[in-house]
Amino acid sequence: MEEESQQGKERGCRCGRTKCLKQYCQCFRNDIRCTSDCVCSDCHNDGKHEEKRIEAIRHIRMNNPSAFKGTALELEDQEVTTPKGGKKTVRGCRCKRSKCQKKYCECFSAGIPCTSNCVCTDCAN
DNA sequence: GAGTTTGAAACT
DNA sequence: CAGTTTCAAACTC
Repeated sequence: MEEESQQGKERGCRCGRTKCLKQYCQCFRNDIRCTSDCVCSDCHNDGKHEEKRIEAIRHIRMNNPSAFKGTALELEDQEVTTPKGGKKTVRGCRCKRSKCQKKYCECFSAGIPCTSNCVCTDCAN
């Protein structure tokens, strides 16, 4: 009883302003659709607006060819195998206050140490 | 449970 | 290209 003791499901996003059509949304970032566990409002990632979802992706890519951090961090995505058996692609974090010791860190969240692509300050990993 | 903090994405 | 703002989630109280 270490983890998985809060609610046992809550794995959905709470987006309500971006409609899960931005990288802010964990679901959208993972390229997955929102589920009943999500408590997002006006969610366009529920599959009912699949066309809108794809259009939003194109819009982001059109306005931002680099999408997000990409450029300096997406040099080489590090594929790591999590203890649970799931392979996750981590690009690199930019933590400076949490020292990559909190879930805020993309690397720590994935359960792996920071890589050379990370530009974190005082990295504890 | 509500509020604060942190990191990253989006916009200017 | 850099800085600022916004967004959503994590963390703290």
